[in-house]
Amino acid sequence: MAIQGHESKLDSYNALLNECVSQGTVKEGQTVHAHMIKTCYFPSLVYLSTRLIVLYAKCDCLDDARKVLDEMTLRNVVSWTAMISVYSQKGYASEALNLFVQMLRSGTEPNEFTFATVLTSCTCSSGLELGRQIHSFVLKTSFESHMFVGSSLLDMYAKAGRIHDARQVFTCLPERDVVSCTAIISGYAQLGFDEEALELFRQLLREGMVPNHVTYASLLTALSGLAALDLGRQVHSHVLRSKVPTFIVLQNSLIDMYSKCGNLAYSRRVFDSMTERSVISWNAMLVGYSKHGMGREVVELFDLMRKENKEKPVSVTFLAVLSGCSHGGMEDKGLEIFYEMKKGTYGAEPEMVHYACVVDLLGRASRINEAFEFINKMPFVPTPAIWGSLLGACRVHSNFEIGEFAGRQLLEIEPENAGNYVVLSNLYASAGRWEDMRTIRELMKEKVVIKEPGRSWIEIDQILHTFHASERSHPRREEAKTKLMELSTKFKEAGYVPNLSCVLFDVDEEQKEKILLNHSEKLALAFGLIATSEGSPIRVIKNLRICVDCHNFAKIFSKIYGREVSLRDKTRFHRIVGGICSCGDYCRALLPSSLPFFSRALLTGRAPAFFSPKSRAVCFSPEHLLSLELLRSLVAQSAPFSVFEPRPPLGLIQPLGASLWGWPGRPPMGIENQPPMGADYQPLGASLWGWPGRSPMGAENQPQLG
DNA sequence: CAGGAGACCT
Repeated sequence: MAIQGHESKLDSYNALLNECVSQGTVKEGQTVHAHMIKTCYFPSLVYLSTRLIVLYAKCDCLDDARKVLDEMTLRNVVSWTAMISVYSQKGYASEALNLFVQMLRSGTEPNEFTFATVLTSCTCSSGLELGRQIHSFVLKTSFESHMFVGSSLLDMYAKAGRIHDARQVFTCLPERDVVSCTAIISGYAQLGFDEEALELFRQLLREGMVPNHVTYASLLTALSGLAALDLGRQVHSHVLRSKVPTFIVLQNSLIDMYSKCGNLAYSRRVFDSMTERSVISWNAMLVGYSKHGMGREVVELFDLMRKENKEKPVSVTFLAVLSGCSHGGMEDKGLEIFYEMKKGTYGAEPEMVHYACVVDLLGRASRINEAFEFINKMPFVPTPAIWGSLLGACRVHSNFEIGEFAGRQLLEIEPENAGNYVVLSNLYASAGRWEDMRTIRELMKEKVVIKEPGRSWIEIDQILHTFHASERSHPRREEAKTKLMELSTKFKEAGYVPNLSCVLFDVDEEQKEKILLNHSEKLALAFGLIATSEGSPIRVIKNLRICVDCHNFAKIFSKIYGREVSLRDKTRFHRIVGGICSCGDYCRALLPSSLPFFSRALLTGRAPAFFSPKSRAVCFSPEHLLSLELLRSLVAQSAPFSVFEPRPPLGLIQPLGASLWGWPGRPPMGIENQPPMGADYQPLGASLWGWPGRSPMGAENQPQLG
């Protein structure tokens, strides 16, 4: 009788706790907890205690949850794993890892649940090393083919930039589901391998993957990177017509996709149609306006956000607002918001990035001395971005003294960035200090590492045409080049003067001009002119920042041919109409816009290599296979790098033909929500699936692991 | 009783 009563009491506790967990009520949970303390010796009852841990975690009482674990007289894998999971989910990575170690020391063997959980905490700075150790451990326990463990593992590698290791784990999985497929697709997308992400999505779809809203969100990330509007609309259509419920995450990525494809009207439509919004929805919309240089809209939307008062602005919100004010000519408003922030009006402290925005804002407004003072009074050590911003402003507004100071700071802390040398040497040249200019150029040859080759693309009739300074693969490249020569002559007559200071190399002027004309966005523009009908707008996407010379070129182009030019570069949109650009001509970076693939070889006489900071990948050009030795030494020196085969030639990508879901380019919204397809809509769609006859994921393209 | 993927920003 007594025993039975005891058991039924435990059952009631269990039921009560379950109820509290599902309702998320701490108070009642605490009452149950207190009752348990009084009536039974529960710390030895593992599952009841574990329920308590979950309850407290759900109510954000992490310390209480931990206290329950610490006071347990008997613990098993489940209770340890529950607590580790609490820490990982709330973002306390080091606590999670410490607890994992503590668990091992206590002699408890981890199981597949533990591994799947703890690996999600290995994404911090020292995470890869730990993750590797855990991977070895996983191999010993032969959980590596477990789907959940495998997904965590591959995600861990992808987040550390080791996409090939991630791919290897994925390939070895005996079974796959949406989550593991999404993890690998999003791995590619997040590292900027957008075409690869797309190709993989398509391949997995053929193999029977049933995507869910997370998969589509990841796919949209890749499409945003490519500015593939038409495909983005296909995804939107598909989502609306299929039974995928509307998730905020997915709507947020739609807002972002439309804005990065140049179609803010659609972004706003999605934003307005949402019944519920998260901070990220607001951020995505604000960032969109900011990148398009629409300062007034940024401020208006920010005011609306504060009026609604549902979502608190966070760090990224202020980043968007401040840079929007800077790019959109609302300097005073930006400063006002920054100082309100400092006063604590919004409950968010300004961080380094916000200070950087203010420096940019002051520099843009020609308030150089003020910007310099601002930097000196900052509570942070200035970053390269801050000095770079100031140096750029000094170049534009010809302030030699402060510019030289900023430049010297930069060369010290960021010696591998070519742009710094170029801007500083230009500053010396404009002050007539030729000796200093030469010294800087010499210095550059020793230290510079070229980062990423430039490329530009333009979509015409659903075909994506890519131009690349050192690539010869586009079938109409010669035609485009001939047209470009013609434009150059014509524009010079109209007053265009090539800005030779945009060239890195120490060659004669004629050579410099040639190099400038080789910049990929000029080729894309020239091609746009011959391949589109008269008067239609031309949209070009560029993976780096546009240089001053190409910017001037595009302005004259728009004026002479009466074409609207929309150019998305690394940081923002330039909308050029009648020779006037929406950016207000503030090109503080006098960077060469398109560094040829082999420029490092030209500069240093050494093998060409670049690494992409985003993906931490080293890449080599196929024409220069002699670089293998250097490759090995680079890899040996720097553990966290992946080695890549170069991307396949992207000269011309064929259209999709029958599109993914069989409705090519159908309007993404139902008739009733259909925005007008009038003058504002120009398909930018890029049919990017695959390169003819070649899969980027083929075995021949897989690098050797280990 | 515990577990894997995701949107904004660098």
